[in-house]
Amino acid sequence: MTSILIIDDHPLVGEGISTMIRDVAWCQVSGICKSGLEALEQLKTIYPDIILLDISLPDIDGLELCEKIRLFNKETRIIGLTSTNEAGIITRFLAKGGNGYLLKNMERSELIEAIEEVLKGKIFLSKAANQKILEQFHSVQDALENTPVLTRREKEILLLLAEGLNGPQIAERLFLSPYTVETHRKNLMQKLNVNTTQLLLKVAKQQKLC
Amino acid sequence: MTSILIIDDHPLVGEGISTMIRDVAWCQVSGICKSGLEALEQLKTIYPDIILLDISLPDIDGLELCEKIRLFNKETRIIGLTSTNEAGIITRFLAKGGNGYLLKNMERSELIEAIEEVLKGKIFLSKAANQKILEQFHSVQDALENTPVLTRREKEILLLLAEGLNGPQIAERLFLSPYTVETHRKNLMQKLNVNTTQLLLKVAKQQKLC
DNA sequence: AAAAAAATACCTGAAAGCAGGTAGTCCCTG
DNA sequence: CAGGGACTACCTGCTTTCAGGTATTTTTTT
Repeated sequence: MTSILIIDDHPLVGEGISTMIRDVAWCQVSGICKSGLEALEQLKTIYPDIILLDISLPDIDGLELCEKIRLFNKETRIIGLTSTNEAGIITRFLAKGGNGYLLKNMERSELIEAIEEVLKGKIFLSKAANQKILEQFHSVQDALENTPVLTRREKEILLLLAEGLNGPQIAERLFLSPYTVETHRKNLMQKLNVNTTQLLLKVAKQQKLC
Repeated sequence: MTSILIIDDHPLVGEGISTMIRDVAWCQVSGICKSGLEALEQLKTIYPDIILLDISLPDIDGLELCEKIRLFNKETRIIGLTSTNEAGIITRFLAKGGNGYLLKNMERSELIEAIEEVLKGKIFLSKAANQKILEQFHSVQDALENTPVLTRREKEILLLLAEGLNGPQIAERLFLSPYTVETHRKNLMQKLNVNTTQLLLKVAKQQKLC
């Protein structure tokens, strides 16, 4: 019997998945956690065969949680769940030890297939996710090589930019020279390989850097 | 017997809601539609007591769909569903004839309560949505008075701005003079009451205008 | 202790954005 | 058919951003 742990703060999703696999004789939902912390607590005592993990939890980032689980549990297959479909996230999730990736608009059949495949040791990507990766294959280096490492200050400034502040305003807020802010922004733009602040913010959001 | 129609493209949500109300003797799910068009088609022949409507459908905007349904059906209670929680959307949804508003992270009890309340003719707002409205009460005029009515061209330009294009690039794309694009942007900024393009995009996203 | 990385600051010239106008054309509705 | 809204286009003056540097001081890492 295959046991499944669901980690998702939406009761709806928990119910939905439970229902989808209710008629599958060889597996059962062994638990539903509504937060990352709850999941980490539970996983001290139980060892599910499969974890269905919502990437966007309220308390912990899904990528981080996946990494943490892998610290003490190498066996369980972890399948990521999200509503959006970003190649950057997918590749990073797999890099953190994920075994598969499903979009929340999946069909029942896709869920079952995903479970079967990861149990066999394969990586399962939902059709849509797969396509996205192929589409963006030319920019996979952006998602992996680049993995743009931002410094503390850069993240800080990126955040303020995302809030809608402009250079001089940020300078005032952080007690810096406008020139300095400019320099940081230039470095950010270079790291993310864009040439306007707006694209910077767009790409940053896509890659969940802010 | 209360009949419920679910309009949501996520099978997961359909399954979840069905399960949540399976044990409620006095109501039943009479159908699940995965697109706005499918729903409009179905609603020619059936008259559910309640519609649970996902605000973010793939084909039609939820607000628009609600409005369209109200053109020929004044009786059915329509409850909006979203994952995000934006006061602007909520008030506009109610203005279009919606009877209530639920977040997708609702509990089963909240769903049942919502159905009961709207059947009594009341407006039901999920707790979280309610709080959001109270929090943002000082800016309700932004959400109602403003209800910024954008023209076709303005929406078009807003979209391109959101894609990261700048003025001249948009001008080239749309075969317009850069001056014209500037004018439209200025009007957009005035309508949304901001003074930089970045804030324009931020506010527009908040209010789901793009 | 030396090297590398990060943070700070400055400069110039070109490009784009912003604030404040004006004004003609087209199209729809009363 | 008059008026209003939408769309188009232009102008000036000012601010900000962008691209291309250089350079000093901290901090961190080796």
